[in-house]
Amino acid sequence: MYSQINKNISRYVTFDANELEVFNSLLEYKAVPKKTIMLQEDEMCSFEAFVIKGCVRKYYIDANGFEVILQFAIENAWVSDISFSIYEDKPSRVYIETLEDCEFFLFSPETKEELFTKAPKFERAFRILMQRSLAVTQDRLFNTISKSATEKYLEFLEHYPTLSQRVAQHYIASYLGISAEFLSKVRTKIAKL
Amino acid sequence: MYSQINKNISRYVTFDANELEVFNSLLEYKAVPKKTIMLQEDEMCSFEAFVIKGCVRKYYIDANGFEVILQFAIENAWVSDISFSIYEDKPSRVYIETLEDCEFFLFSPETKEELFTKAPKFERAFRILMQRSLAVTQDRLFNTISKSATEKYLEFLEHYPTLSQRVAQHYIASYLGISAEFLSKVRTKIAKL
DNA sequence: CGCATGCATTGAACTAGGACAAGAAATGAA
DNA sequence: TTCATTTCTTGTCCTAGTTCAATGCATGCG
Repeated sequence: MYSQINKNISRYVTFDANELEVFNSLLEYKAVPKKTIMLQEDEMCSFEAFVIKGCVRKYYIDANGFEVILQFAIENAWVSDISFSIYEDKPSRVYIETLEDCEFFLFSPETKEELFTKAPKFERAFRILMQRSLAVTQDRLFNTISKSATEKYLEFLEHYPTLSQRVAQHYIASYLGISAEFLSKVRTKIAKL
Repeated sequence: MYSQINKNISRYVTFDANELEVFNSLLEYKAVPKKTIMLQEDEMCSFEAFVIKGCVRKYYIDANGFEVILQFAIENAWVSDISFSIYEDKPSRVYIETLEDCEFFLFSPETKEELFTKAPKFERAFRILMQRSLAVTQDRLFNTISKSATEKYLEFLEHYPTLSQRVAQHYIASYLGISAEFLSKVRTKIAKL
């Protein structure tokens, strides 16, 4: 049950059995059916979620009512609205929705603090996870600015080979920052090669 | 001399005099003249820099040789290539260049580790800084995808009021993900209102 | 089973922004 | 001060991607 998340958290920092036990004891398990909105704009994001199974999307809604998908999180990924923090008391701008039936391990801000108090080395592990997310997001920003729709789509397929089978195409379009219609045209053009 | 950086690092975590002294003793001061490239593609990024004074840009170069500016860092901001880490041995894809005469405090990976060993609470401060950067980058990604050139430029002016005076316009264009010529047209259109 | 809703495709008309080129203005070095 | 280099502006033409239908396809639900 805990091996997945323990492997994930131990990727850059080594923990002993005792530390992992503390870690596991603070996790809250939760199953959530597909198409459930776990976080809405203006709510406080009260969790940090590790995906054991399933797929979720995290998105903003822009001034014209359009959704922009910031992240797909599948097995072994973390999701939450990090712009929320207990340090700044701002409500969230993001939505988090399950796209499939999901299972999670959840941290609340409180249990996370408890973890850091009981086993400070986790501070380090989460710092490095944060750093990895930042690197990924910066790469994505670079791609969004500098690449054509076709290039972005091909790179998406390479990077997330299973995801194009699992989620609707208009979600992928929204993630790539192009219209659903144009993605369809890109795909037929690619298929003809 | 140290008050700026001490204020910055204490923003979300409180340190005692002793901890700050350890922190300060590990900082390396460095002045760098304008137009100096501090980091190039394929080099290892061996520093994390706090800007005491001046302005730098951090950018990628895309497949067609175009620069894409990821970040302007001015007084009290941090710059480095975080995709580099001592945990993954990958060379950098980014360039960091001073746009003005600059003064920095630098950490090398080694002194940063030394800091964490001597005063583990800094692990927390850097985790939160990382979290803030991620939130900013995600917002920027959202803007890049969902807003028009005009909207992005106006928001830039609001967000970085001094920067438009300090850096060349084609750099701002590159940051916004639009061509320098089009930014010029946007500006004349705005001026006519 | 049939129906309704959501999803993907295709086409036609449109537009935001890009590429290129040429000139004006500003900056800076000798 | 002059010349050179870089930066900014403006115009013309061009294209990648959008918007708005319309149509066919799935898929889930009573």
